[in-house]
Amino acid sequence: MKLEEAKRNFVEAWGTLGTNWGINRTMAQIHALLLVSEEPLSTDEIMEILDISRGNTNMNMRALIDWGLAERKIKLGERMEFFIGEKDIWKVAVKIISERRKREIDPLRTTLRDLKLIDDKTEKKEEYQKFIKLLDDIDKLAESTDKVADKMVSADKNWFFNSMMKLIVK
Amino acid sequence: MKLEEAKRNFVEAWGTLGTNWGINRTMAQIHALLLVSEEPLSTDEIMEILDISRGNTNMNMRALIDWGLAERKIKLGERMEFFIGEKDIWKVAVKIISERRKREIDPLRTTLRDLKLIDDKTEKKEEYQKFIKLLDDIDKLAESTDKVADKMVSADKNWFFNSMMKLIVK
DNA sequence: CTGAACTTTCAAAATATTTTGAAAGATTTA
DNA sequence: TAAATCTTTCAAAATATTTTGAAAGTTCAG
Repeated sequence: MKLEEAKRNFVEAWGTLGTNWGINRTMAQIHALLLVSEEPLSTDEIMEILDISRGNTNMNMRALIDWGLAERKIKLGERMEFFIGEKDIWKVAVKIISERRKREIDPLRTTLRDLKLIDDKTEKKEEYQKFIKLLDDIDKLAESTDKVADKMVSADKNWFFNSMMKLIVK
Repeated sequence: MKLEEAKRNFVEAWGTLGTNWGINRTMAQIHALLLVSEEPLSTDEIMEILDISRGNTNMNMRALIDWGLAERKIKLGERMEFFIGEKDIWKVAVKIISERRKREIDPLRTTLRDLKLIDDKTEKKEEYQKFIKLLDDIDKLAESTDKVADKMVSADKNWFFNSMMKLIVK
């Protein structure tokens, strides 16, 4: 396998994987392409390489920028915009985790809190308590996840790998 | 809000959330319904409550069993099958994590390994090394995730919450 | 200004996923 | 063994998501 071929395969594989992570195929492929590109790429280059339309490229490029996984790069003297991907894979992971937290954990916890506002506390006491326990248990897990995500954002790669090492070895 | 209403809302909320976790809406709703049901439920009851077809119920019920999130329960003297959900939310989380690991991390790591089999090591030396570094970095993250998932499966709830606490507080 | 170069939007088309429901398959009872 | 009861399958229909591409919008050099 040649380097170029391996890169192409990587773009495809990343596209497939993205689907499992709330990132659509094209968005993941553009991201992968930027990851393996030495130079910033223009919209036209991305369209050409991935064989997708201008609209599709534009929408997914904006989504990537919105997620903090890519940014615009203006080249002096060039009218066109170029894009570069976040190359540090640790930062990529942190960005994806933060974004998902924002979109999933926060709304989940809000919903759980609302559900606890049950007013027939006196009826079906046992059933009521079991339900509240379920909500609390889910919230506890969500809280842990949330806090770890929070810590990841402020801490760094080494902190993470050291912590994981301790966690696993013990 | 009454208890029954809160439970209905929970089923809906869980359904929405599931979508983000590779679990389709119906599958997540059936799961939520089983979570809040004191008694085992039959296919007909699930169909009735969630207002879905028999085929849909059957397929998603099997998926839940496959994921280890529900099991069949035979009632003596009853012809019909009943289903119960895994009530321990910690175990639910562990099951989902294990399942996703099996479906995502393992294949990812295999792909990464294959991609490293590039034979033009001599050409474009720097570009080659950067690409290999990217693959290695992704693999390192995947490995950590994998090991933690592994540990979660064999360890228990308390271990998890204690570890998380230490991670966060420090 | 004006027009060329580029970016953004969005309705319609293409594609992918989920759901239905009727038919076929099992299993148990009489 | 036949009928009744329940489970499973799967092609077709319904829904949901993604992609296209042409038109509208924006920016900027001349």
